[in-house]
Amino acid sequence: MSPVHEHVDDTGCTMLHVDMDAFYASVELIDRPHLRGKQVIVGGGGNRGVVLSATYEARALGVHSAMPMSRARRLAPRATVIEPDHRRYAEVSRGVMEIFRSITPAVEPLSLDEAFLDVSGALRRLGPPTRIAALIRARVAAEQRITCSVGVASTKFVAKLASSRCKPDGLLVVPADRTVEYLHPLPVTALWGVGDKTGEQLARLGLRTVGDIAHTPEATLRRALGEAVGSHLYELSWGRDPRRVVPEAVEKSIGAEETFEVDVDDPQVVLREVLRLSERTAVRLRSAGMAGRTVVLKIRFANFSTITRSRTQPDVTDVARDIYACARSLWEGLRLERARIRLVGVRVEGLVPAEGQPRQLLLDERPQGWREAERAADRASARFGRNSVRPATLLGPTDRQTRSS
DNA sequence: TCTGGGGTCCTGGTCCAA
DNA sequence: TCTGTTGGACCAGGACCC
Repeated sequence: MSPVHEHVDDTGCTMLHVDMDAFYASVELIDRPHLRGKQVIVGGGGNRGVVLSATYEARALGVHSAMPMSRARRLAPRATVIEPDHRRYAEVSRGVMEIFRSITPAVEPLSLDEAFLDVSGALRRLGPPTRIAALIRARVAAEQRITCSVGVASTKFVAKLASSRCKPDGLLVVPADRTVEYLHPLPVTALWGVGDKTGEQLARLGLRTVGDIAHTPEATLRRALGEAVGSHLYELSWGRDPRRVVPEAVEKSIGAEETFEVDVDDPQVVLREVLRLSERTAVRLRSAGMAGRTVVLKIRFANFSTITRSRTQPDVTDVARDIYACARSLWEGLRLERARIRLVGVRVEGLVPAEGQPRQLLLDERPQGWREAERAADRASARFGRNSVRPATLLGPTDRQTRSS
């Protein structure tokens, strides 16, 4: 099936998946046109970063996202390396999503750089799905100066698969009545939800293609992979995916985590980071208007093994002081004596809208308490910049000098 | 080679109450 | 009163996605 389809039957193919090509790298090239056609890698600095995005010229040398930067630099020693600028990516993403929403209100963003669109309500106004897909590609290129690839199909999963297989700058329609024919020769890793581990398990069962999965009894798949995954993959292998576009997805958790530049074994350093991450999480909860009951502490050790500890509290919170107190207590419960720690994370789950939630005041808590203090800090940060208000324990020596002088 | 940070979902275990 | 069952809440870990 060729990636260009001028005269295919797109009847019933109202699901579009739009995916920006090498999004972060492409955004960087908007402001640096002299780098077009060159090897460019966007990735975290420090000695422990990974590749976030790379131009196709760098990808040709084997560089791909999530690859350690050290390895990427070895593969592409002449590549230009750029520190990520998430605000800029969010800005371009907003522009792209606005284009999508001008086509149809049924837009479900999956991340900054991709979204599902159900265009069934736009057919009469804009024409068949293929024409709408072409219109989107033209508008994104003209208005945002980046390219995207669009998959057109009858289900979410097949549309997503199609967009991934016509990159970069492509358009692929998988006609509804040719879905199975299209899917079955593909490798099992093409299925949404099959990563390294599941791929290995399937290989042990002798299953290499989507067709192999389709012709395996569903009960066998469920026994081998678990009820949910087994059924899910079986259904996908026959092109069945009933999921609709959900425009307003509600967040289920908000958190922050940080990898240390070098592994840390000093509990005071770890707790300081836990405090900083609690602050970050609380700020983001408040800006989302959410509060949560369950606090999760995540620890990754030097050998990359990871543990989590969580506690569900009687009341919801969006206050850094509460989150930190809970995370600190979870940390103390671990009794880690000089363990070498690579990463810590703090996350709040069980989210509900913050307003209108009854809160039980603690015995020593005044009605106008920490929540109001932290909200005031939010307002100061909005006015004077991030970090203009921070707990004293998070101030470095230079901060203290600057602020006391 | 040496693995970020933001998430979601699933599974299996434990505890508790009906 | 004791025992077994069931189901929900919670917890921890793993796999996966971008």
